[in-house]
Formats: sequence, structure tokens, C-alpha cells
Amino acid sequence: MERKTPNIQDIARLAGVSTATVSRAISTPSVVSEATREAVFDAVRRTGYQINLTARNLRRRRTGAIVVMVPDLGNPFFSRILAGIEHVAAPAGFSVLIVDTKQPHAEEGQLFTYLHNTRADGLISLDGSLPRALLERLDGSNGLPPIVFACEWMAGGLFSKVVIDNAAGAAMAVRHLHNLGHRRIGHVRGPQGNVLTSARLQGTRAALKELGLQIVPEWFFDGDFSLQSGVAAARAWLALQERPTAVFCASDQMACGFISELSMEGYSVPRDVSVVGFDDIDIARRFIPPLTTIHQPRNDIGAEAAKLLIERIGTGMVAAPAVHEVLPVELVARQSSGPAAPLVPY
Amino acid sequence: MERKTPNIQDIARLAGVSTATVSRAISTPSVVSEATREAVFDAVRRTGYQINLTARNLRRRRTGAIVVMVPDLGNPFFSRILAGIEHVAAPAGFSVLIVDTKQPHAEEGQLFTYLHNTRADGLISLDGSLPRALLERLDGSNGLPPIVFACEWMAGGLFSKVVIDNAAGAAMAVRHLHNLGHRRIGHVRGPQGNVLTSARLQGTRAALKELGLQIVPEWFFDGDFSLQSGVAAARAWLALQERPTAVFCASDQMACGFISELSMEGYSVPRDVSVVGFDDIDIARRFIPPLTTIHQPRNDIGAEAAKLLIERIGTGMVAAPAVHEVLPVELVARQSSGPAAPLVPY
DNA sequence: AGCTAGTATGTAATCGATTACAAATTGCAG
DNA sequence: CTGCAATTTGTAATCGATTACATACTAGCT
Repeated sequence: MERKTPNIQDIARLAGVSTATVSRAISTPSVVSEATREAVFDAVRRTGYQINLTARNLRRRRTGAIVVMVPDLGNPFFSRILAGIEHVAAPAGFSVLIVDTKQPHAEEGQLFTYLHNTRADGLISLDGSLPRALLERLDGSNGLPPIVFACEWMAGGLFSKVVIDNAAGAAMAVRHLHNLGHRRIGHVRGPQGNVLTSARLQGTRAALKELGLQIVPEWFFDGDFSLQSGVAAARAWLALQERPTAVFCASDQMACGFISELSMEGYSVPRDVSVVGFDDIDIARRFIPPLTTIHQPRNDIGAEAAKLLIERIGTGMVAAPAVHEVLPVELVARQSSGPAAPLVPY
Repeated sequence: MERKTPNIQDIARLAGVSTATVSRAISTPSVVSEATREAVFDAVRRTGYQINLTARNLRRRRTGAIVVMVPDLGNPFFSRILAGIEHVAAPAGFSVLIVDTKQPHAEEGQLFTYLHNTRADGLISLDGSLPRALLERLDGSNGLPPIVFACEWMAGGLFSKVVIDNAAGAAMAVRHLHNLGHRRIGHVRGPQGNVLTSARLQGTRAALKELGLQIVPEWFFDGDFSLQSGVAAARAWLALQERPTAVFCASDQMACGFISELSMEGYSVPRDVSVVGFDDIDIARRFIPPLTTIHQPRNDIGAEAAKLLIERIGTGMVAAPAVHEVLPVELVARQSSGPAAPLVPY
């Protein structure tokens, strides 16, 4: 048994060549002669040699890793996006490093070490609320790694991003409800200050206005994308004197929480109120009733973001213009939305 | 603007000391004099110097990263476990690297490069079906990194693991149904060959036997933990002449799929059949009806696994005996399970 | 003053690869 | 047989930190 893992020197000795040749045989086989190549590969096989990536990366001035910043790892919404990222990054030779930005240890100082280019060659952020100060120092300008946002983004358009048309999605949801005959439509918002919240809110407002429907402030409920906040919205809905007959929730999780709470209180969806979600998470089609929602291609978002980032890393990340990719959304009509009840209760 | 990021030499020059002193000022501040320390820190501040982790890691012969192997990143069951791992690993100075073992690129050869110690200092696997051949070469013996399994594990007890008592959990579920008066109890299995599948199946069988209930083969449905397989099990249940009055599903996802499909066919839970799940995923408490299930402390599982691994990495990973940690599960009774109907229909 | 112990710093080797440059070898045309 | 280009290989510098060892200096004691 070896005392330690073999290194390139050991291979060189065994194959009777220099380390330079070993390196070449491994990285650019075409430039070494048939015979030497075989000798080297044979030595590699015999020893089980594995290249030391740390050393290679040091010399090549790269890390072979990309960091993904996730607002909340516990939220299943992100799982498929991560899968999409991993699906593209791994074959391209990049490891995927994940950071939960909402963890207490992820304060500005800590985050910066992740962004720094000795840790990763690039960064994908699913969190649009990273401290500005942090990012201004980044994105290629100072030799620091390129950044791509996905799902969420930062105002200003400075950074590349892969997103969906949130306003359009929201408008689709509202129009769908309108088509079903609903004229009193409410909305459960995402968390304050979130870009998705404002985009979906704005889309909702615009569609309501366009359809000539009134915008009733009491019908706009606070939320934060979580199940629990959907529950809270349902309680608020129950407390209303005049209730909207349909509610568009800015996330499926909130829609589930909303329906669940109403159901516990003896109300039924869509009989008593129609509900539309946003995201099309896995459970949506199997919720009871199955959720009408705006489908987001989560896998593709992750994959596209990774593709974009890796491209940037490859091109020496010179201050290329930011790319803004917008992926399509579609309405998936299921059973949580139905025709509006006649104006006068039967 | 600098042409490139500053390195330790630049700091040394600026502070008027040697690189050795800079290194010491940063890693072990107590051994340098007050004055020098200040000079160094000042230079660091002025330049925005960030240590090059690749170089440090090369010299220290470590990577500062741990790899987590996830059977299916798209499955939300794993999200909280990842969060638990990240929560412990990040403050301890380890980055978390994730690999989806079910991706096509994750073949044996590829996987091995992840396991190799130039990539990571240790490995947490949530996948109990890694190729044996792969693992036999690992776990400290050859200077390769230590491994901890979490949730799933590999038969043989060679590796450390953090798990729950799956058989006990299954037995709790069965006993709960028995207490409610059910005498005809079925089970939806996990995927073939999975350790969780067999443990939960075995626990189910044992409890049935202990309670003097019959074990009817037709009441044991195939599944693979997914929503869709729960749907399939529901169809199988519907097709039966003699149906069990209660079904224990080996995962919440299957339980949701099962209930959902029955509901679409006009059946209602728990009126027509009681259902118990396993895992207590986030949506469980908000499903309709809220799911009775076996609660797994997913966050803790991840955190414990990370703690264990990091400990091992710290102690130079000499062939320490494998540690097998078993975390407690508990039954959470909600509304998907109810009293058995009287033997003769009303 | 002379000696010891302790503190602070510098010199240079080292981690394990990559690669610019030089040198050696081979092939072939003239 | 000579000369030149093309191919293959080796030498040694390099990436950016850490650390063993050596050295310089200070303080305290006899």
C-alpha cells in the first residue's frame, strides 16, 4: 500500500518520462507519441493516479466550480432549478457549490468570500436581494467572477439573467379568471421588496385595469410565497365582508395553504372561490383540487442560467454586455378555478 | 485599477514585511507583533486582498469542500436535508458541493472524480445504492476521504450513517391504524432494492404479524416514492375486489398521489380508506386532508451527518470505527386517517 | 557583562500540477 | 551529406500560499 496518493512525479518515474510529458499525455494526448502515451496511461492505471485538481486549478488560475446562491434551500421550488444547473454544469467540468443566503452565517462578509474568484469561477444567484455594494465590485470588472441571475434578479439590468415574464404570467392568470366570469378578483402577494412580487403584482394590476375590473385594496393580501402565508391570506379572506370570488396567488405554495385553510373551515374550492397559483410545482397537479397555475420551466431556467454563465467564464469574461433571457410561461388550467357563481346566491 | 487581484507578495511589499509574516498575521495573528499585524491588516484593507484558497488548499493538502450525493435533486424531500448540511458545513469553513447521482453524466467514472480527495475532504451520500466497488476503495483506507451516509445507507455497516428507525416508524403507522379499528391494512412500497423500502416493509410486516393481522399480498402495492407511483397504487387499490380499509404509504409523496387519485375518482379519505404517509414533508400538514404521517427530522439528519463528517475530517480520518446514529421519528396524527367503518356497511 | 529564554521575523522549500522555452530527434528535399 | 522543418521530450519557472528552520532582537537573571 502506498503511503500517500501518487502524484505526477510518481507517474513520471514509473513511465520513465518527465512530469511535463505526463501532463501533456493527460491534458493534450495528441502531442505525445503513441508509445509514451501508452506508457503514461499504463502507469496511471497501475497506480490509480488521480490528478490533483487543486494544483491544476492553482496553475490554471481557475477553480472549476460555480456557486449557486439560493434564498432558501428548504423551499422545494428551487430543487428543480438546482437540478437543471447541475445537469449542465457537471458535464462541462464544473462542480456546483450551493449557499443558502438566508442562513445566519451568510452575512455580507461571508458571502463575499464565496463570490471571490478563488472560490468559484462564476456565480448564479436565485436571490435578487443580494447587497448591492457587494455586487458592484463584481461581474468581471475587477477580475472577479461573472454573475448570472435566475428567477429573481436585481433592478438595473446590469447583470445577465434568465427569467420568465412574470407580469405576463400574472396577466394570464387574471384573464383566465375573467374568462370564467369572475369580476371580483383578489391577489396574494409575495414578500415585500421582492422583484417577483412587484412584477406579478404589476401584471395583476395591469390586467385588472385592462379588463375594466376594480382594484380593491382589501383584496390584495400580504404573503411571502410560503405555505403558511397562504394560510394567513385565507384567514384574511374569511374575515372580509365582501369577498373576491377568485384569488390569484403569487406562488403555488401560497395557493395550497390558502385552499387548505379554507377547506378546514368548511369552504370548498372552486365552489366558494377560485384559486390560481404560480410556479407549477410538482404537487400542483396532485393537490385537491388540482391547481390551476402558471407553469414555469424550472429545469430549463437552471440549465439556461448555467449555460450562459459557463459561456461567460469561457470567453474570459471580458465585460460582455448583459444578456437577458426570458423563458415562456403558460397557463395550466386545472380544477382549482371554475365558473363564477351567479351574482345572486341560489 | 489593478491589473490583477493582489496576492500575498503584494501585501508583503506594501506592509514592508515578508510573505511569511503576512501569512502568519492572517492565519495566526497572535504570533505577530501588534505593529506588524496592523500594517498587514492595513495593506489588506487598502488593496481588498482576498486569500487565494486554491493555493492555501494545495499547501494544506485539503480542499475545504464536502460533496453531497443526492439521488434526485428534483425531489423536494431532500431540500431540508441539504439545508441542514449547509447550515453546519458553512460556518465550519466547508463549501457544499452537490451531485445528482441519477443524472446521466454521473456514471461510475465520473462519480469517482467527485469522491477523490482532490475534489473534497469528505462525502455525504443520501444515496444508498452507490456502486460497492467504488466505495470499497474509499473511507480513509487509501487516504481517500471519509464518508457518511444519511437517510439511506449501504448494507454491511462499514460506513458511518445518520438514519432514522424506519422499521419502527412503519410499525408506528400500522399500530396507529390498528388502534383506529382497521384490520385490513395495505402498504405502498418504495422502489425495489432500496434500503428504506425493505426496512419500512419489514417494519410493516412485523407489526401486522404482531397484531395478529393477515398479510395479504394483493394489498402490497409497488411504488418508488414518487407522486406518480402513489397514483398508480390508487388505481391498483380501486381495481381490487376486496380492498384494505387503510393503506400505509412508504412516502408522503406517494400518499399524496394516492389520495389525489382516489379523490378524482370520487372517493374520499379517510371516509373510504385511511392513509398514512412517511416523511412529514412540508406540504403534508396542508394537504387535503392533512396527512397523518411519520415525522422525520430532516434538518437534523443533514446537520448531524455534516457534524459527523466534519469531525472525521478533523481527526485525520484514521480508520475510526463507523458511527451509526439513529434519530427519533414520531407519528403525527392528522386527518387522513380515521376510524374504520363498521364491518357491515350502513 | 554574559547567558538564557522567549519573541518576532525572514529565507527558502514545499504542495502538485502546467507551460514557455530549449534541446534532441527524425524525416526529407536538395 | 547537409540543412531545415516538424515532432517529441525535457528543464525549470510558475501559480499563491504555508511552514520548518534559521536568525535577530529583547528582556531578565546572575
